[in-house]
Amino acid sequence: MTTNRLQHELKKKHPFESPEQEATLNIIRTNDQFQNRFGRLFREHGLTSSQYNVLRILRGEGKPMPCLDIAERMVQVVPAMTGLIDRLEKQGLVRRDRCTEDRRVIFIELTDKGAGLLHQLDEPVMELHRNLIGHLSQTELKELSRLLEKCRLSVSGVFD
Amino acid sequence: MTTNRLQHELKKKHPFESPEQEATLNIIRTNDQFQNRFGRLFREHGLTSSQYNVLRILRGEGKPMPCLDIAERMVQVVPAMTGLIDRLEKQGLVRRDRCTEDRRVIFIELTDKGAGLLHQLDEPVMELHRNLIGHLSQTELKELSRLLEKCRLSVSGVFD
DNA sequence: CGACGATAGTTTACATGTAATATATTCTCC
DNA sequence: GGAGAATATATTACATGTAAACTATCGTCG
Repeated sequence: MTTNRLQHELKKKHPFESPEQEATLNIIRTNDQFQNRFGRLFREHGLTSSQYNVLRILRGEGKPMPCLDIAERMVQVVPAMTGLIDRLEKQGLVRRDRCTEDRRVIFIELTDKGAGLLHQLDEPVMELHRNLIGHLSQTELKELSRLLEKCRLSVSGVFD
Repeated sequence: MTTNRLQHELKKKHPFESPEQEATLNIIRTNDQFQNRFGRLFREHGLTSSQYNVLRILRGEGKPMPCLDIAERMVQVVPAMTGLIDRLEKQGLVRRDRCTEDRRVIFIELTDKGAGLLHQLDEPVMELHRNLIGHLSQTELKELSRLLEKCRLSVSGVFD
């Protein structure tokens, strides 16, 4: 009855020790494969997944944002932002603006070029989403989201 | 009715464009948070997630394995293996053995020290699994695994 | 037997994630 | 008003993932 698909993919000789372990590995492996696919798409346009993520966040906000606010919406730790913004700025996709009131704060602003690149990616990204999980029914997608959100309850509970 | 938990976590102003996008982002975010937790545990023992993964694969196989066979069971691309093995070897957790028949092949072997470290991690790892998703019922865990495996059907179909 | 293609690993260059530390500013409180 | 805590970024060191190019072997086929 059990598919054992993951076990087969990993060429594991022994079955999983627990459904918990199996589910965790399924999350990790699915994520890796999806990230690979999206990474490939973004790379064709000179971006990495993280860089695309920053641009998306800036567009969603609709106005310049401080570094920390951007970092907060990504899972990442703060220090990585500096280099990330550096490279985006070098490509002319964002601009740094030091805030005049609080000189510690640096606002990151999406440039026209950045917005244009984002727009250019909208359709391919949506299509990839459809290609990757379009074969799941709406009910399954909702159930999947529900279960994953339930998974994360433990994380926020223990730490944050 | 919809929880909107992810939307809230990401401080998104706009709702998701599609259930597909929402599910994909849920996968990515859950994975990131879980990886963070496991990464922290492994780091306490001087390992990274990838390094632990290599050791687990070697133990599961029960005998020395060529580099490529190990890489195949991870999602990673080949070149990363070299440095990974380098660092594990430097820590004395694995050993390199050049095959005498086919001198291109290099067997990676788990050392006693590596096996000991793995054994030491078994209980903490299982406990973390329980902490992270132990609050899901057995039915939910199975359904989650089923849905994630169904997600991956598209990937293997199009590419591999 | 000798060139050629395939295979196993390595090297290099670059973007990233993590931790620890440093720097510039601002805030707070006596 | 100034010392010290808190905040926003940056810097550095290291492990990793990706792509592309390189090396060493092996196999095969003429």
